[in-house]
Amino acid sequence: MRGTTSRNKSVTIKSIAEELKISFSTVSKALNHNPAIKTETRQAVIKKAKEMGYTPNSLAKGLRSNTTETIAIIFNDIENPVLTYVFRDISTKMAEYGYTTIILDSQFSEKIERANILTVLSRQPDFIILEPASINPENLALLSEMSNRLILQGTQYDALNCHHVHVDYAYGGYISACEMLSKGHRDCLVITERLSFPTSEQFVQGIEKAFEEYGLSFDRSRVKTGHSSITEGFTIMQELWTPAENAFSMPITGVITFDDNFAYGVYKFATNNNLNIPNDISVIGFDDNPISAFSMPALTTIHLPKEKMAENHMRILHSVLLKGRTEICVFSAAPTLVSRGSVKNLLKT
Amino acid sequence: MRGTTSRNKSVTIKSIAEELKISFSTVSKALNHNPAIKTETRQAVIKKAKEMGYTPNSLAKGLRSNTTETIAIIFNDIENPVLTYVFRDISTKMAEYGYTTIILDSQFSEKIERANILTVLSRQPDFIILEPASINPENLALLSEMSNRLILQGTQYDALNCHHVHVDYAYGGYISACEMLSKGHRDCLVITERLSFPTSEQFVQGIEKAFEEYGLSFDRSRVKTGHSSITEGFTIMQELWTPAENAFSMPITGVITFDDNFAYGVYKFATNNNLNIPNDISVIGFDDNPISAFSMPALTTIHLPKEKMAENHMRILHSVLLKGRTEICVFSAAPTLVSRGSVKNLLKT
DNA sequence: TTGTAGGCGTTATCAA
DNA sequence: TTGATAACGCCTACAA
Repeated sequence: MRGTTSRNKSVTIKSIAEELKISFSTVSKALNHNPAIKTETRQAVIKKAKEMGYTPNSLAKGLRSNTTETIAIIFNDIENPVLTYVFRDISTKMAEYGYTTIILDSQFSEKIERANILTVLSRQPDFIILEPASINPENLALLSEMSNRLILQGTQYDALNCHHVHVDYAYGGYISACEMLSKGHRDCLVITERLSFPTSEQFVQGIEKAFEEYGLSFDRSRVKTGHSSITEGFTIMQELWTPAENAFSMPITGVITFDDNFAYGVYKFATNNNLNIPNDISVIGFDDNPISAFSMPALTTIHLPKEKMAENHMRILHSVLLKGRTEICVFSAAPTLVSRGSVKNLLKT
Repeated sequence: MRGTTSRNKSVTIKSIAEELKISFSTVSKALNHNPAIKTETRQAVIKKAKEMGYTPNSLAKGLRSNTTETIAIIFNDIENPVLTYVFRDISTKMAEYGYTTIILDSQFSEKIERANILTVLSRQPDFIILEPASINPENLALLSEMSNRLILQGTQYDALNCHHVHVDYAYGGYISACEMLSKGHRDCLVITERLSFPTSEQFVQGIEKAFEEYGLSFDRSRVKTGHSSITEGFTIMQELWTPAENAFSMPITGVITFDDNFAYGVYKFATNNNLNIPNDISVIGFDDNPISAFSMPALTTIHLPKEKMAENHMRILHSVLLKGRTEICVFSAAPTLVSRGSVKNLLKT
């Protein structure tokens, strides 16, 4: 029962040809600016096409010419402002070259990711950008034929000889933890995405490295996971809190989060329990939402190089799609610390 | 020189048929669960298809069957978190029914909008959701054939007998201005999107109505326009400010904005000039970014009913695409005031 | 300079 | 139960 109502009683090159009493292949050539066509005819065709409201059928074109001018992007959590930025940048820039961008959200699920890869593939895109929900060889193998037209974002995966736009999440975790450690925080909680998400795991490894450098060992049971949102950040904190005793079930002076939303979950928790940030508890975010500069206190966070990420994607797309180059590119960009007011220096007196 | 490298050396129903030494039409039927096919054959086909890594070509399918299971969305500024939410909600929900969503950004430009409508149309979508960049009859006329498969968001346009998902921006402007007026603000500045953007114009009209009800007339020269961003909000304020005199070039006690980003531009301006919000200047936002609850001071803003908007879209999509219904629906939802701490009550002593 | 014919991968109709 | 065949709208040799 799907799709019963009809679409455009379509104007095709055939119907234009009929009107003009010429052959439809002439129309096709005229419309494609084939120089073999007399200027006069071309103009007549173009005029008639406009008159009749002709829209080329890109399905037919794609089927025939094996190029759809489509870029497919598969991200996790497209509500994340960094990803939205990257997507918008790519799609508006590539639109100028006639490319259309489709974007799907895997929501950190391997199953949804698989479905997304399959739908994307069935649409014969010229290029795919994938932020893997996990290192799932089966899912990634589906893309093996595309490897010169595939960017993996945020994850290294050597079994596929494809482009990579890497962001050093391990380094992000590292500088995030260093900010806490250098200010005397030892009892840190980590709130992050589920660890099957590669960049989340990298993030935690970066944190571990920082602890090691401080001669400390980091206890993995202090890593709590959930999906990015204020609510989940709040809930995670709340579950660790014993209101009767006005204390955490484990010592916590600082919370390292994978996402500004999680950090605001901590803010909400603090507000609800009359705790002060940073005096009672310190927090550090990740992503650097532009608004985070205005929060109370201003959120110390890790700035993701979103402009650089978008630029790196664009360099590859440009080189492959517009220049027809074939080299495989690997680009990387590092996040930076934005130190504001949500981490207290415990060492000062 | 575009698209020189090749894609999948594609597995098609034809190649499966060859392997199995049966006709390709049998393969097609088997894959589509046509009951005329013997279970045995069907299973063999499915097995072989999986083995060979078959991906159906949706271009061919769409060309043949005149239904692409594609929903096209054209928004302005898809970085706006409300729109991102709506888009994500629609796309993930419709993905469960096999639909793919493509989204384009018109960036408030009629020209880009036109290009977007044309690309979208060429892809033969089953449904289009459009937030018009302006009331441009020429652009909208392009969609006349789609009217039963078209939602206009945020704008009423009666020349097209299509679905509408309306948000009462005029009411939003009205309650926004009322919040200012009821707290004694008379000298208000308005920062909004360019007025050719229909919802921005509605917003301003709502503000005017509120002023009228207070027996005041609203001076349109107090409306400043730009594109939503912290930077533009900041710049607009800065241009009105004379640092030497430490004063505005016109009396301003409150700023009414069309977008939380603009409001944070005002925050930034205040910070830069040692002004205090709300004591020196009041601000009210629009959209209600979830993080706005944590800003300093917490931002008073207008909450857009994003869940309701998404739901209204879904009701229509569900009814038309999945149930094959033909009635035209018009849904509306109203924004609400979220009173927090960025508007000072001038009437209290 | 224009027209004819074949095919891209499907689905759908009819015959076998 | 299966197979041949004709579209869908477009592009592109090749022929005229």
